[in-house]
Amino acid sequence: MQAKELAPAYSPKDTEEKIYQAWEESGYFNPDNLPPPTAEQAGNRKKTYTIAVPPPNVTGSLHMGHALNATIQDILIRKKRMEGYKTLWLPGTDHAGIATQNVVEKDLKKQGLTRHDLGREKFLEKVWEWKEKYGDIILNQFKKLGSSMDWSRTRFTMDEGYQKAVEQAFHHYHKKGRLYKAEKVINWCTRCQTSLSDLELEYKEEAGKLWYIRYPLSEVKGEKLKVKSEYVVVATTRPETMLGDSAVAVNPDDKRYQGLIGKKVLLPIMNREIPIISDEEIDATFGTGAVKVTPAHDLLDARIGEKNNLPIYKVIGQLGKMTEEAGAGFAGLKIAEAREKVVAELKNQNLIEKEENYQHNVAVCYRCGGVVEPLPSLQWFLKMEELAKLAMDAVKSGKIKFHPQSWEKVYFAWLENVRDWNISRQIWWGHQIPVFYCSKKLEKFKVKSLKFKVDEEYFIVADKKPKQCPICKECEMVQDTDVLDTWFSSALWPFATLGWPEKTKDLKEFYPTQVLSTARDIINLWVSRMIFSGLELAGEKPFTDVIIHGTILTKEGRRMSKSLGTGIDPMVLIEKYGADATRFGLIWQAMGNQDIHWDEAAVMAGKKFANKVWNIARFVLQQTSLTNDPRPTTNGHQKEDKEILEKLAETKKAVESGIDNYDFGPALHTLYDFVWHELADKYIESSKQRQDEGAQQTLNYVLLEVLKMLHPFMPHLTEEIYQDLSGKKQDFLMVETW
RNA sequence: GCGCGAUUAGCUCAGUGGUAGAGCGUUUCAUUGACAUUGAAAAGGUCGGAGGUUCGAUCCCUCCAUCGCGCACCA
Repeated sequence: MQAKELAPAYSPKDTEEKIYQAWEESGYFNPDNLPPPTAEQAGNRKKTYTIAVPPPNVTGSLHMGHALNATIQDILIRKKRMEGYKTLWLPGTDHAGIATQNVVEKDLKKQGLTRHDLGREKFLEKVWEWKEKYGDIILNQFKKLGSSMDWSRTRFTMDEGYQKAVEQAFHHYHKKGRLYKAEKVINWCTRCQTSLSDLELEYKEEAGKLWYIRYPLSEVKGEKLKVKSEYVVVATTRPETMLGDSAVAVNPDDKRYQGLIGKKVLLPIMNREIPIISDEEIDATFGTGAVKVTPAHDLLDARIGEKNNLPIYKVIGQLGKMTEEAGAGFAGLKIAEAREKVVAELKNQNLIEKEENYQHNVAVCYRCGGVVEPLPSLQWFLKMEELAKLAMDAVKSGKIKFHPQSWEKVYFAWLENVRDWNISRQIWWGHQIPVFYCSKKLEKFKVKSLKFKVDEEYFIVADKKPKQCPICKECEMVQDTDVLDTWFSSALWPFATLGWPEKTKDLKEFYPTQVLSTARDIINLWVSRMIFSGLELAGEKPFTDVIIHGTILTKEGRRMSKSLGTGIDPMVLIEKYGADATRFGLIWQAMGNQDIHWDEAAVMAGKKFANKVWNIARFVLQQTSLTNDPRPTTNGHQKEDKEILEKLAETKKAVESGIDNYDFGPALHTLYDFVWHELADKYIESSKQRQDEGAQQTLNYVLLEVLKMLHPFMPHLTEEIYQDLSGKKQDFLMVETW
C-alpha cells in the first residue's frame, strides 16, 4: 500500500497545532489512559516516572528559561513514555504572592485606588479575577511548545486541596515546636510593605560615601575636640542610623582600642551615653576599626546588640521614614533627607573627620526593586537547624543528586549557615496564616523585646475560626492577618500536587517523583526547601535527580530581561520557525552546564533540519511502504546497509545515554550528525543506485528508528510523519516502543 | 573577601594526552525527480598568557590576565 504523499516542505503551522490536539484527544498524556503496553514496554509499565513542573508564576509569560526547561522535561517524559513507563508530567502554576499582588495593585493604581481602598476581601476578589483571566496564559504557552503534560491533573498553589496541604504543613511544624513568633530584625521592603527572607534580596551597586564621624568620649568634658585621645572615629555609609546607635564596637584584638573598651562615648546629636564594647565579628581592617552599633537597623548589629543586651532604638519606620525615636528634628524625614541633615549637623559641630567615596551594595526587593531596610518586626519563623540537616544528609548520602554535581556546593553553602526562615509576609494575596488569637490576650503581643516569643496559650492553629475561643471561652478569635511566604507553599509542590496530606492513590503511585529540573537561581529559594519539606512532611525525598540547566543569556552574555528589552519571546520563535525548531535550537545550545549565549541561528538550523527529516521521509515513502518490521531481514543486504545499521545502533546508544545522563545537547548533535551526514548525504545517495529489497528494508527500518529517537526532541514533526507510515503499529508515535 | 565557571575558526559553541570539529557566515562549483530550508569542495585557528609534568599538552598541574556569576557580617 502506498502511503499518502507528503507535501514538499514541512510546515509547522499546518502540523503542530493539529498534532497537539490529536495527542490531547488520545488521552495519553494521562498515565491512567495509556494504551496497553507492547511486549517490549510491558516490563516498565509497572513503574512510574514522574516530573512535577516547576510551577511558573501566574503573573508570568513564557520566557526562554521556561522554554528550555519545559523542553528538557518533555524529552525525558517522552522517552520514558515510549519505554513503557507510566509517565506523569504534572503541570500547574504558583500564586506568587508578592509578584501577583503587585501586578493587581498596579492595575488598581491606574484607577487611583489602593488595595486599602477596597479592603482585604474585595481586593482578593480582584486578584482572583485577575488570576482567572490571565493565570493560564503560560500553561497554554507550554502547550504551544508541545509539552506532554497531564492537563487533567493541573494544580494551582492556592486551589482547595493545596490550601489544606499548606495548613497541614504549618500544623505539623507547630506541633513539632519548629515555629515561633518573635520580633527580630528582618528585611523589610519599604515599597511592598512586607518582610522578605534573606534569599529574596538582590544587591544593587551604588556610589555612596563613607563618613568618618567623631564620637567624643564622655569622660572628656571640654567643648572642642582637639586631641585624638578625646574621641573615637567610626566609619559609616549610613550616618542617619547613628540616631539609633546604642554602642561603639571594636575587635577585642585591636591594639588601638584596648584602653577604650568599657569606656563610654557621648553619641552626638542624641547626646546619649553609649558604651564602647568589643566583638569578634568586627573587622579591624574596615574603616577605623571602630564601628557604630545600631541594633535595630543592621543584622550584624542586631546580633551584637542581643549578645550585649543593648537597647534598641527603632529610628526608621516601615515606610522608610524616620520615626519619633529619631528625635524631633528628624521624625518624618525620608532616609535621604535625614542623612543629609545628620551630616550637616555633624559638620556643624566639627564631628566629621573626613568623607570618602565608596562603592557599596544596597539591598533591594527581588520583586519590586524597592529599598529594603533591616528593621525589627514581629514575624513568624521556622526553625531551620534540624530541617537543614535533613536536607544536607539527603544529598550527602547520595539519595538526591544534582546534575551537574558542582551545584551541590551552592546547596551546602547555604544550608550550613542558614538562619531561621521568616515565613510571614504582610501582604494579602497568599495563604493566610492559620493561626487564631484570643482577642483578649492579643494586646500582649505588642511588646518590644527582641527575645519576645509568643506563648502557645495565646493562640491556636486551625484551618477555620472556632465558634468559641478555647482559651478564654468568651472572645471572638481573630486570625493572623499575615500570609505565608510564597516559597513556603511552593516547597510542598511535589507532594501537595499529588493530594498530600490525603493518602491518595496518586500520592502512593507517583511520589516520590524522579526529576526536578530548574535554573540555578532557585536552588536555595526553592529546591532545598522542597527537599526538607518532602523529607519532613511526606516522609520521603521529593525527587532523586535535580537537573540544573544553563541560564540563557543574550549573545553578548547579558541577562535577558524584559525591562531592558534584551529578552526574547519564545512564542515569537515558535510563530516564526515552529515549536520543533525552537526546541531544537534550545537543546542544540544546551551543552554541559554552560550558560547559553543565545544564537537564533540554532533555531534556523532546527527549521532546516526539520525540513531535511521531512524530505528523508518523503524519499523513503516514495520508495516503498513501511512494514515496521523491527528487525530487517539480512537478505540482500550489502556493505552500505550493514554500515548504516551499525552507525544507527551506535547513534541510538549515544542518544540514549545522552538523555539518561541529562546531556541533551550532545545527544541532539550526535543524532543530527547521523541523520544528515550519514543517512542523507551518504546512505541515501548511494541507495539511489540500487533500489533493491535490502536497501528498501534498511531505509524503512532506519527511518522508523530515527523518528523514534528524534521524537522527544521534535515531537510534532516526527509524529506527523509517523501518521503517514502505512505500517505503523501504534496509533501514535508518542507511545511507540522506544 | 571567599567560591564557581569561562577563555578553541568572523560569530555561537563542541572536543580529545599523540598532527583540531559543528552550526551560522564567507568563497568556488553543481540545478528537471527526497530536500536550494540542497549537494560537492575550499578558505579560515601558534586551542587567553607564562611556567611545569610528559617521549609528546589545546586537554593534567601551578601562577597570571580578562570576562561572567554566586556567596558574605558589604558597617
